[in-house]
Amino acid sequence: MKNPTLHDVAALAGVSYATADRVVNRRGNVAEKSVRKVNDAVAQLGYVRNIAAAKLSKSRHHHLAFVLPDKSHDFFGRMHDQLAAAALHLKTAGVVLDVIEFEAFDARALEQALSGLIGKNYDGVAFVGQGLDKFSTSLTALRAEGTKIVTLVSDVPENNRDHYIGIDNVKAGRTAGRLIGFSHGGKPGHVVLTAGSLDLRDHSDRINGFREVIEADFPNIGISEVIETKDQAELMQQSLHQNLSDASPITAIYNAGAGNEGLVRALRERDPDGAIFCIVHELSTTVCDALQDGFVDVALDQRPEIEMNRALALLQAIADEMPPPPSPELIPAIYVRDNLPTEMN
Amino acid sequence: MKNPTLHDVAALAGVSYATADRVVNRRGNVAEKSVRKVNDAVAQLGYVRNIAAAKLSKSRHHHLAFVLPDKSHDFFGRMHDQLAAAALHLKTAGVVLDVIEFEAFDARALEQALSGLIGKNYDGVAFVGQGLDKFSTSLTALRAEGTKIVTLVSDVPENNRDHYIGIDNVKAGRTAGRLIGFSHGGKPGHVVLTAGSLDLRDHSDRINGFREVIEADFPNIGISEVIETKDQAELMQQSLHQNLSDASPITAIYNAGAGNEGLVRALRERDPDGAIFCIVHELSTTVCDALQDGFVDVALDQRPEIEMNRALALLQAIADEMPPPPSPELIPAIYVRDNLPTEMN
DNA sequence: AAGAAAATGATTGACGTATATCATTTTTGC
DNA sequence: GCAAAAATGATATACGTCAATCATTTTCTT
Repeated sequence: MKNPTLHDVAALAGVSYATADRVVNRRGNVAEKSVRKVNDAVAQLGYVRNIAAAKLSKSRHHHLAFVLPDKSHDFFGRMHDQLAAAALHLKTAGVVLDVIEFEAFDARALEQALSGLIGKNYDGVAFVGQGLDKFSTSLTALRAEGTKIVTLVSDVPENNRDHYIGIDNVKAGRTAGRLIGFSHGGKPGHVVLTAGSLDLRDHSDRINGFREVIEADFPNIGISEVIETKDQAELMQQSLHQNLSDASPITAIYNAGAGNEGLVRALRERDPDGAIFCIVHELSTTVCDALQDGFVDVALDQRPEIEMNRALALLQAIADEMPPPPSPELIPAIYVRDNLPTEMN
Repeated sequence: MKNPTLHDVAALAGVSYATADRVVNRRGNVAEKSVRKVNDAVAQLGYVRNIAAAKLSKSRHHHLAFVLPDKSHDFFGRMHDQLAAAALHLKTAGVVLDVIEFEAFDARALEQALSGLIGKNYDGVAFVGQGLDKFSTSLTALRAEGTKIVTLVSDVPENNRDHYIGIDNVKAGRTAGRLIGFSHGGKPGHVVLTAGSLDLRDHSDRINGFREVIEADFPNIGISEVIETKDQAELMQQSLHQNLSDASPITAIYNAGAGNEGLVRALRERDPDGAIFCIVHELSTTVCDALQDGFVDVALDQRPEIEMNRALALLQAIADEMPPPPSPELIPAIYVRDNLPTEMN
């Protein structure tokens, strides 16, 4: 019933504990024959090392860093909150977690924050890859030290990180397109598209996915040029005010960016009966209220809490030299006014 | 940098290790004064016991059982698969997991399976509470032994279990209602409602939620009587064939139950151009295909994989005498044809 | 076959907690 | 103030792995 130990393996293989240890921990200087004997014994017994014992022995404090944008947005605030909530569990698991903030949307600040981690011998670093599209020397240096890199929410080129944890933004955009298509019930319409910046990979992916679906399956729905708002409320509000007063009847809005305060304000003024079908990203309190009041109809949400949990579990597994835990694909939650989380009421 | 040990606590409190141990492990026979000193030291140092060491010391193999319906449905199959995927991680964590199957939808079989666990000293048991609405003696006996009980997917009365892991089915039904409402774009319509059985709590909750929304916010959409299909393909197919040939123009279908094979077959014959807006539960391969072919428009999915992970993490935490890990609320995934998981293609 | 190199065996001490034993001190009741 | 009871201290072992040391054996080289 109890799991076999390395002693059991050694005994079965007919070698000493030391040799078994040399094999399973790849210390080298072992004859081919012994390697085979040990591996056979491992397979036969189904030996897996006892992580608790390994951790204890190494008295290893996994050292992780999360580099996150400051709480300028509700969304980033939720990330910070989730880390705080996990603090106790991390501590008992012997994980030391440093959280470093940088100014949101500032790729230079991010690069600087990352460079500050070099030489500190972190086991793993997770960060929001916002805008860090280009080659990053800090990242390369960190990886050269053996630090594992996980990107969150917004990816960097694949060859510069170990894992990406976030949604597929093309899919998200396609989903938004499908829902807006549905909402027209076969009738023609015209959609206003907004985004923070098309230079941000996640925003542009969403826009592209959205366009694909509308153009392919809902040909009688028109699409406006994308309004870039830098995720700033004022800019968004002004742009929309202009658009919504046009003669052309707007039937829907899709904001592929974050920051919906300006959008909601504009809608509350210009669309008081909520006739326009509106889809946005990320469930802030603003959006929650707007959903309940009928100004926003659907919110796609990344659920950063889950992403943080995933990142933590993944980095711990890697540090333990375990395969990543089985994790079903992340897809954005789709909120309407009827399935809002009870915590947010 | 490194975490304080119980020795550190004892030293700071000015008591022996033995006394500190007596306090933190509640062994009793300690003077009030010492208790206070130790607790103060714990607080001051932020001591939390090292779980790895504790586990090792106790050489404790958490003993868990999952009692699941057999793989009669895709949905239950996914549950089994996820447990299999987690096997390695469980093993390294010293968790012994027994999976017991019972005949799906048979409350007696479930009760019997549960009674078989009595006296085996399980730390935790998770099961699909299907139909086990009434007072269950096995459950009471298990809990009396100290076994922690988690219900999955379908709950039992609150006072008979420790946790429920599953979605809020009223919310799910409301969400379906909202989406069907959206899909009519203001036009009138008529919805056919189906369910496995209104005696199943989850099915009836969904129907109720659905009704609430349609009646409140979409008064010009009519709702049929609920067709009960016992989740059997034949019955579903026949009933629908009848309904879909009626003179009254059906605009939408909501199946609150599981088992969509019959539904999809009927639609493929009677609604070849996919004009009817159709929402179902659980993403089987049948549903996946139907989404891609346009016969089904939306699938609400519980993501049993995530539920299994949650259940495992929760039961382990409880067995370690830890608070439950921070877990964002479970809400059903909403699939359209554009955000299907890549694994299922 | 001798010497060098490689492989193996035997053993040990951490790591931090749980748990137990036994001796000693302090407190309590009367 | 004395005996009984309660509390405390001191100490030891086990848990399984990791990492190290040192002695010994086997294999290779020429």
